[in-house]
Amino acid sequence: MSVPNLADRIGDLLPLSDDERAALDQLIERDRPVRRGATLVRENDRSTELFALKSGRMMAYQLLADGSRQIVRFVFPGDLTGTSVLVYGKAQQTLVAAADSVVAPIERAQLIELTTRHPRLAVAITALEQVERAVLSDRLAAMARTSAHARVAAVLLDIRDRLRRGDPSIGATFALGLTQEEIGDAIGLTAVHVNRMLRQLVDERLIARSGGRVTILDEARLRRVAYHTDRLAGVDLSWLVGPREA
Amino acid sequence: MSVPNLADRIGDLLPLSDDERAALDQLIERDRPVRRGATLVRENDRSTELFALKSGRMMAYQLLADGSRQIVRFVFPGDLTGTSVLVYGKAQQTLVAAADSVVAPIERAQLIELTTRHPRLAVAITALEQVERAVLSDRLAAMARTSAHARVAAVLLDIRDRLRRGDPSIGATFALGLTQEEIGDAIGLTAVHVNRMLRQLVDERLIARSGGRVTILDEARLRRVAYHTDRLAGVDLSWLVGPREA
DNA sequence: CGAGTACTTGAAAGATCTCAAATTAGGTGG
DNA sequence: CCACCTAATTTGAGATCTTTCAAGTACTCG
Repeated sequence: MSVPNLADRIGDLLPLSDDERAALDQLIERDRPVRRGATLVRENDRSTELFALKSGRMMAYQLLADGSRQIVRFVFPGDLTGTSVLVYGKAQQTLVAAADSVVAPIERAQLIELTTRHPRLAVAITALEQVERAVLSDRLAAMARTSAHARVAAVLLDIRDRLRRGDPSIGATFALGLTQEEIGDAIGLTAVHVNRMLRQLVDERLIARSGGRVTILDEARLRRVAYHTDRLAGVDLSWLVGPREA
Repeated sequence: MSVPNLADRIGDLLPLSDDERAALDQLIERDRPVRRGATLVRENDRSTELFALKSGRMMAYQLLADGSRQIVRFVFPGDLTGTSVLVYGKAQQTLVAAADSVVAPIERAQLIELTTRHPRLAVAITALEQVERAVLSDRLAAMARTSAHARVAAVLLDIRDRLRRGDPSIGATFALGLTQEEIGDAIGLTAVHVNRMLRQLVDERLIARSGGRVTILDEARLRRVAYHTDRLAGVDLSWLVGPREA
C-alpha cells in the first residue's frame, strides 16, 4: 500500500481476523475526492456522515466568536474524522482539504452496525479516539504552558512524524505543506510570529529551510526544545482477547 | 439522588432498559473514598483501573518537562475518568481529589465485558467521551486564541454549570472550590494574573466575590465575554434504536 | 495567638501582537 | 519564456498583554 487506510491503522493496534478486516474494508469502500482548498463539511452542518481519509491531507478547524480560526487537528491518511456526528448529529468542526484528497464517507448507522457485530473493532476504534484525546491534551498543555518557540518546534516534529507514518522513507527533510498562517492557526500564534520563530530555529541550527521544505538538523535537541512526546508509541491492546476467541 | 452517578448520566442521554441500568449499577458498585488532596493515580502509573466519580470533586493534570502543571479536566460526580488505561495500560494524567470524594474503581476488563454484552451502552459511553473531546477542543481554542480575561470568565461559567448539573438549586452564587493557582493551572495563567482578572471582572460588575464564593451578576454579558458554548446541550442519541429492539 | 497558605497589589521585564512596508515565490495568460 | 498578479514570506518599530519579582495583607487551622 502507498498510504495506510483505516484497516491498516487498526491492524497495527490489533491482529485482525479475516472477517474483521473484510468488515473494515467494506466500511471504507466508497471514494469521494476533495480538491485542495475545498470544504468537505462545515461547522454546525447537520450531518450523519463521518469520514476516513484515504489519501491527501485535511484540516479540522473551529471558528471563534471573534472570527479567528483554531485548527484543532491535521488529518492524515488512515485517520477517522468527524466522529462527533455520532453524538451531536452535526459537525463540530469544519473540514477542509489541505491537499487534493480522497475520503471514504461512512454513515454513522454503518459504524454502529459494525461495532455491534465486531466488538473488538469497537474497542480498537475507541483506542484511536483515545489517542486523539491524549494528543489533544498534550496540545492543550502546550498552548497553555509553552513558549511560541517550543510550539513551533513541536508542530514541525508532529507533522514530520505523521508524514513518516505514511511513508517510512521520509527522513530529516520534508515538505511542510502548510502556510505560516496555518501553522499559526494551529498553535495560537500570528503568522508574523511564526515566521520569527522559524527564523530563530534556523539561527539556532535546529532546522534548515529551502523552498517550502524543512530539514531537521538536530532532532534530539529539537525534541527537547519542543517538550515532545509521541502518543502513539505507548498504545497496547495486546490484553484484548485474540480474534479467534472473540 | 443527591448527586448523579454514571448510570444517571447515561440515562440522561438514552432511555435505559432495566437490564442495562442494572449492569451499569453493578459496574460502579464498589466504593473507594479519597480524601481531599490525596492522589488517586499518578501520571505514568501502570494501571488497569478506571474510575467513576460518585461524589466530591477531582482534578486530572499533567506535568510538563519544565515542572509546570496543566490541569486538563475537572471531574464531577457521574464523570468517568482514566479511560486512557484502556489503550495505554497506564495513566496519562494524575488524579487528585479537590474535595473529599468517593470513586468507583472499574477494571478495564469489566468495562469491555459490559460493552460487549450491551452495545448500546458502548455507544453511550462513547458519547460521553465525545463530549469530553469537544470540550477539550473548545478549551484548546480558548487557550490559543482568547485573552486571560475571557478564559477566567469561561472557567467560572464552566464550574458553575457543572455544579448545577449535580444540584439544580444552585443559582448565581456558588463556591468555586479552587485556589487561584489551580484556576491558573487550568487555563494557563499565573495565579497573580488570575487575581487581576478576577478583580477586573468585579470592577466590570460581571461578578461579585465574598469569602471564596462567587456571584454571577450579569450572566449574559459574562457568557459573551467568555465566548462560552455548552457542549452537553446538543447531544442527541435519540436516533439509536430503543432498548426493546436492541 | 502563631504559622502557614492563599490572596492582593505595584513595578519592571519579557513575550507576543499589530501595523506597515518591502521582498519573494508561484501560477497564468500572452 | 516573459510579464504580471496575487498570495506568502520577511523585517522593523511600537503597543499591549502577561509574567516575574517583591512585599504586604487576610484567612484558617491548631
